[in-house]
Amino acid sequence: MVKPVIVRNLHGQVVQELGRLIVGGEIAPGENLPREELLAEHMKVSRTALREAMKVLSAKGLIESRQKTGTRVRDTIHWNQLDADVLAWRCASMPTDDFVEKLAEMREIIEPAAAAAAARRRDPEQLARIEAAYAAMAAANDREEWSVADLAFHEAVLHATHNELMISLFSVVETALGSYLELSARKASDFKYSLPHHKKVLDAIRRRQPEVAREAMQKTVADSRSNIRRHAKRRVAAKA
Amino acid sequence: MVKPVIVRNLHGQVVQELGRLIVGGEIAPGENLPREELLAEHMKVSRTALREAMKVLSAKGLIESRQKTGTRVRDTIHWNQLDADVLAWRCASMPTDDFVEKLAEMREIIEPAAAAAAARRRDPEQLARIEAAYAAMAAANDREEWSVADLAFHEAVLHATHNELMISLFSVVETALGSYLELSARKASDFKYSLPHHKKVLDAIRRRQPEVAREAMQKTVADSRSNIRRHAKRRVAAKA
DNA sequence: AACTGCTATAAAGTATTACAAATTATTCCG
DNA sequence: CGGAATAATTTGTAATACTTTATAGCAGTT
Repeated sequence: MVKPVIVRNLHGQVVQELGRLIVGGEIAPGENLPREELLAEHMKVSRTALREAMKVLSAKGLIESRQKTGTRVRDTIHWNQLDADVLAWRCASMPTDDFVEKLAEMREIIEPAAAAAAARRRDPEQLARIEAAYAAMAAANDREEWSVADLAFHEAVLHATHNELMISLFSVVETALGSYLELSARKASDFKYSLPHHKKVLDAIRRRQPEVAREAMQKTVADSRSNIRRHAKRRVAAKA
Repeated sequence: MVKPVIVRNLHGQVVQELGRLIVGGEIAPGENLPREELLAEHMKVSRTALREAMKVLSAKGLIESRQKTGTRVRDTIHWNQLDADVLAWRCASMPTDDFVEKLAEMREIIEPAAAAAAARRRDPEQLARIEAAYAAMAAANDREEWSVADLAFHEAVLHATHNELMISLFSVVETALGSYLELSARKASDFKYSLPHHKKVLDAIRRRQPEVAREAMQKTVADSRSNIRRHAKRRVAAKA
């Protein structure tokens, strides 16, 4: 349920497999991968398929191949941390709350700023989309419906910024947070508790009040974050 | 001088070439690339090298290959806008001030937040690094030296956040802004004019005052941005 | 006559194999 | 200690067979 990463290509499967291994830390930075030939044989694919996969991983900054030296895992500072795949692999392998905190921090930085920008630059069409999402939230009958509408709301706000870099960043972070966000509603009974927060954001954007929008959104995500954190703690407690 | 993207691999060159074409808009989204065979022949490389390149572009979300249909350029919403290469290609092909504004906006969002986080979480080592960078700024003798130290300062602040996602985002945005930032110093004579701003940031981080650090950094980047904007205007005027 | 659904075909990407070339760490010799 | 030979490993090319699937054509039904 985290990510139905369906890849039909052979090389795509290899990318996933190796990516997970590397990001998961099973092959540490600085360490060398086996020779192309051996690795290909070991993974039951042709060398070509393996090489195509390695080119992709290398584009993501995970590995570096040099002749004679072999292919080695690069240090984490070179990784494309904002790549959707890399993030997904981290989520899959590193369920440490530490990482979730970092994601949540990013969200808490982006979203208020985005709300402010949206209030400044929204056009009628974007506003309509935000309003529609809000209406859907208000009309939601269960947590599932609410989650979908909630995501649509935040997405619509981001789109209203007209800054595709921000949109891209949001979508990456939001996807990675994915499953955790679903849990940010407290209980099944009062999943709509944050509706008033969203209303304030909507109103501020409608009235073109950047600072008000920023603050309202700030409250909204901070609240959501504390829920995530609480949930994470509970999860850790349950694990122990 | 924007980016000395030196690629020794053949497929890397193909990636650059095709990437530039696509991001530059010469091959529009929805449009199909020529068949692998023809394209390979046209670019004077083997089909294998071309395919390796296409896998990379496909990982960046630029293209999508399906059997029988061929390879087509995907819609821009699917592009990995935060990929360093994609950003570089946009910078190379789209010197519109519009895009620079978007980058600057991102910077203005990240850096103050980063300064606040740094004030909260810095450890002695990080602080020392920031102080060293500040010292280098103060000691700079010309614009070149100052630019290097300036970048090091901001980098050090980002590292003090201990959030690699933020670091990654910063480095991507900063690299893309690259040449524009160099110009953010007003004239050769008073390139140090923003030193006091930086001092305030440093002090706030040293004293662990997140809000003070945020505000100081906010002023710093806003100032830098207005210089960039002024510069951009002049450039446009010169072009006309 | 027009629409629906199956089937055959061929076009395009996918995958494997084999081999030649380039690069460079290491070794060995002067 | 330095430079040249060597050997290991990735890079690049090419030829070939496989797989998927869009499309056209045919048949059958309404």
